[in-house]
Amino acid sequence: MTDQGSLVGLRQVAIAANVSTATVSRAINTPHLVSSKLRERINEAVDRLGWVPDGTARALATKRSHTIGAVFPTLTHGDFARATTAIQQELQSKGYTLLLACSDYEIEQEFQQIKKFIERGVDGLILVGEHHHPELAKLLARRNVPTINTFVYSSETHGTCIGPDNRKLFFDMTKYLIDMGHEVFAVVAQSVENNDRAEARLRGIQDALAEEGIAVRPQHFAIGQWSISEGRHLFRRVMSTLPRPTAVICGNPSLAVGAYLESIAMGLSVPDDVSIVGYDDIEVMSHLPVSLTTVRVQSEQVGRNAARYLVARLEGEDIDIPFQCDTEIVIRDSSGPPPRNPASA
Amino acid sequence: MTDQGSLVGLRQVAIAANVSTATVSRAINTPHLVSSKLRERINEAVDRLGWVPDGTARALATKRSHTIGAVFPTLTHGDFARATTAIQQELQSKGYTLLLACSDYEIEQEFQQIKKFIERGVDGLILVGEHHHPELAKLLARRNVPTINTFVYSSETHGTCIGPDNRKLFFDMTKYLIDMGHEVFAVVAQSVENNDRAEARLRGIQDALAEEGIAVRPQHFAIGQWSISEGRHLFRRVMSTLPRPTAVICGNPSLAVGAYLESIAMGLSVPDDVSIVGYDDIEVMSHLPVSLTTVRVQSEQVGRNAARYLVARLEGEDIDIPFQCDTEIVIRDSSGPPPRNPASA
DNA sequence: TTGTAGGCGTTATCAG
DNA sequence: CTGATAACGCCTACAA
Repeated sequence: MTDQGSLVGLRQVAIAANVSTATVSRAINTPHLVSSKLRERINEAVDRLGWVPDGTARALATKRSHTIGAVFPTLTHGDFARATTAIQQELQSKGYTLLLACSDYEIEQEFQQIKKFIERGVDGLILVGEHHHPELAKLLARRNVPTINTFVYSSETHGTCIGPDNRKLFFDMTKYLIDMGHEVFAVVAQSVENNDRAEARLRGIQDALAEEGIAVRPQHFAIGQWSISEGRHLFRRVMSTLPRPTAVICGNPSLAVGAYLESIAMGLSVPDDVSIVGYDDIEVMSHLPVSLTTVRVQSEQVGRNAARYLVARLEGEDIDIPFQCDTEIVIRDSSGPPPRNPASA
Repeated sequence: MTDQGSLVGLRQVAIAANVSTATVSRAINTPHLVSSKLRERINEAVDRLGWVPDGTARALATKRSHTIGAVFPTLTHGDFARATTAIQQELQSKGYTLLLACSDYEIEQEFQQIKKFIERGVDGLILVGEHHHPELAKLLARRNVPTINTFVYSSETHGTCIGPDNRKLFFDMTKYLIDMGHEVFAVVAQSVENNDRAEARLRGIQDALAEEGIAVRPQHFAIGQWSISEGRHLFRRVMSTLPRPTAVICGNPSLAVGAYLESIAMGLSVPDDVSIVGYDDIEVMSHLPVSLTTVRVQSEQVGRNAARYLVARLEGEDIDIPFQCDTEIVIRDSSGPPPRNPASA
């Protein structure tokens, strides 16, 4: 009924302003190429008719969708949520729109999402990690879609990735604990399946330990889900083994908070009985009765720079952004020297 | 150099399979209308050439982008992050893609984002709250874009909104505290500016109190940011006034956690000295030394059903989804009767 | 069941 | 500076 066959389009505007469609198009996209007289008349017609340009038609004609796709493992983890926000803001300010999908840490799902995004005509892609579907490189090359891997950094792949040096991060953290005298380490972390970042961090711990000729004992190595309750569970488990660890390194903030809360439940004193350190500085960590030592990663920076880089490449600009992001070991109250007389029978 | 002038498109596939472009199109979109012989030949050609259909062209021709836009105030709050994930999953499974933007609780920004989305040709829109830009209704009507408002529910606007009944939620929670004997209430909440959900919750508190002929005293009414540190700050402030509140109702999980942590710092005993209740059940709440009483909102359900509803409408299906989402007052250890001899001079 | 041809709303090329 | 006109890649009556 009310469905008028011809919604207002470029043509209607042209007619209303008594100019050609080409001129309207120019008035919108390259105003400086249109006389001010016509420009005015056209603008007037545009908002009198309430014309909204059709992005799909424009995309078809220009072969640019002004759209960037991002595929994250999940959105419920603070770091990815922060990065997503930053990406969105940055893109927004440059006139781009964000397409978002989650892979659930599944490489196949990630690949499917990416394919969908390419169908949708994204101009660029933001992914997480360097480990992707084997077919991906081929696909990206053929369609020539600029892509950047986030939350990873290694000098070899400089320029196609942006993030912290995960290995070094935990290498340094471990070193810090070693320097304080710790010798018996436990690790409470999430699965490294399809997660090269977590895997790199684990390697960092092991490398640092190896330099001292020590290693994490099997009974001190606990892998599980990403959650506080899992952190409690795993902390209790590793603390119930001998020799009892004097330092527990947690692979994510939920596990760290869980470990700390369980230490309270177990009647342990942190850091006197055991040191606990985590990864990613979420707000609660600094407010707990014993504040938690952790690693701070500038997720917003990662997201913002990833977006900036992509847009710059697309616009043919040549900006210089740092690909390695700022990180910091935030030393708080949950870490200290090992107990004098450890209960390491 | 390698930039072949003609990327593989529908036409090249047609040639390769020695059929018309129409047939290829049909083989993809309505396979049952194509003889199996040709279908096979075409499929073979498709993946031999590695053809990826061009979504923008398709969108232009069909006037359907299979794209849904969502504008959230922020992504860093757990409830929205969870809803976003659910939306994305639901859309994905139905062959739709999610466009995401954040409004930062700014109504004007929300409007701009929505306009961009409409330019991009979204088939539908998911928003938060019922309070939007005055021009929005007109715009949506003209372009005929189905829209659903999330995280709100009221019987009057049934069908265009989906979420919890925010007012009732806090009405009930307050009632629960009243029934336990509390008379002096403090409220620690975020700003209600451009946030009709928070505003409704506040109204719920006030309505419940009004039934008892009481009200929140000005000095017990603390409005601030969404953060743990703000929660600590505001909690200390309201607890330093007379008469001292025996119950503190917090407007979001960060404020609640902050309030609780500050109670520890102040040497108060919860719930013996003061009851603390929050909104939205985030994991840490149930793991703190004193677990927090709060309201649980099924954000995933909100997101999933919003997406489902929109897709169903677009596909002309007629599904029946609940628009009011499940909620629950989770009573834990942080709430109890008021102290016998309150320090209310 | 398959092919032909025109159109979706813009942009871009090329004359004027 | 402005105006025709041909793409852009796919879909869809309509005809065969």
